[in-house]
Amino acid sequence: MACIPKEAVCRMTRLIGDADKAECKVNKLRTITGKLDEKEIEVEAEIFKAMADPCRLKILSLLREGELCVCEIMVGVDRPQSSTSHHLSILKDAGLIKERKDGRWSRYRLSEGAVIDMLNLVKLMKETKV
Amino acid sequence: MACIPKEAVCRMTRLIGDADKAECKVNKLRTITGKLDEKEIEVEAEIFKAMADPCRLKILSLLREGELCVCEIMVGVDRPQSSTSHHLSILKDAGLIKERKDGRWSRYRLSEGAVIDMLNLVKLMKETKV
DNA sequence: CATCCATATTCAGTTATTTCGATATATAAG
DNA sequence: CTTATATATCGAAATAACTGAATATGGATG
Repeated sequence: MACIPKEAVCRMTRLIGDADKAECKVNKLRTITGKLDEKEIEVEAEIFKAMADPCRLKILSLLREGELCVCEIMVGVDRPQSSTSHHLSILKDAGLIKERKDGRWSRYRLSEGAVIDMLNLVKLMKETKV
Repeated sequence: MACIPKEAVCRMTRLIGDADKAECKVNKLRTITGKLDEKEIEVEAEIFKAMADPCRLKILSLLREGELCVCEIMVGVDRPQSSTSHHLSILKDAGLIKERKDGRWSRYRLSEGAVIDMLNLVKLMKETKV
């Protein structure tokens, strides 16, 4: 775990009043984040990042209807081919969609698993947002 | 709905063979994305964007333990005050956390609702990612 | 009202992302 | 082997996001 800077303990002491309790509090906070694996958090951030773009959300909506090739998707989202292809590779790298090569076509579909749950959840969050 | 460019129909015709079927297919694809409200998609993207940063994911993990003030959070994530404050405002704007002013302190907590579900879901997706 | 302190905001520098045209790759067909 | 087509990749410009120091704000306290 990273070392705990004196300044943090100092600040926490002002806040709490008691130096021992302050150090204890700092330790507790650092324990929570210390337990988190940096690599795993990066992967989670990558998944959210992949979904954090309007064009990519539209692509995911299209794919809810079933498997589509790139040129169908580019027509669906009304973007040029290179741009569409780029977004698809981001979604694929994040594990949200799967590719199937079929002659000169690349056909994409949603990954099995929680992608759809995720899309439904965010709709819910959007609606309950104050 | 946006007009359907001839080029798209043309491309689809090459793909399908039949011009009428092609136009029908283009229409179908455009209908899916056409039904999506641009503003709503932006909001969904904003929510995902707020979660798409390692530091903010750590903050959300900290807040799972309960309400914390900014200086506790900055100690927890080991970031300077301005940076921590900035991340908190992004999370707040996206509706993921709530603020409670308490004298000179600002105390933050997770919003009620689907935030925790979302964090659990992404862990699941990470694990099933090939 | 002067001071202290927690937090927010501003600013400038850096880095990451998005976009789209141009080019490359690869498969199919003639 | 040449041509056409579907997709991927490259490159450069524009935009957006992150970072941390400095400054501003605003409540609490003397």
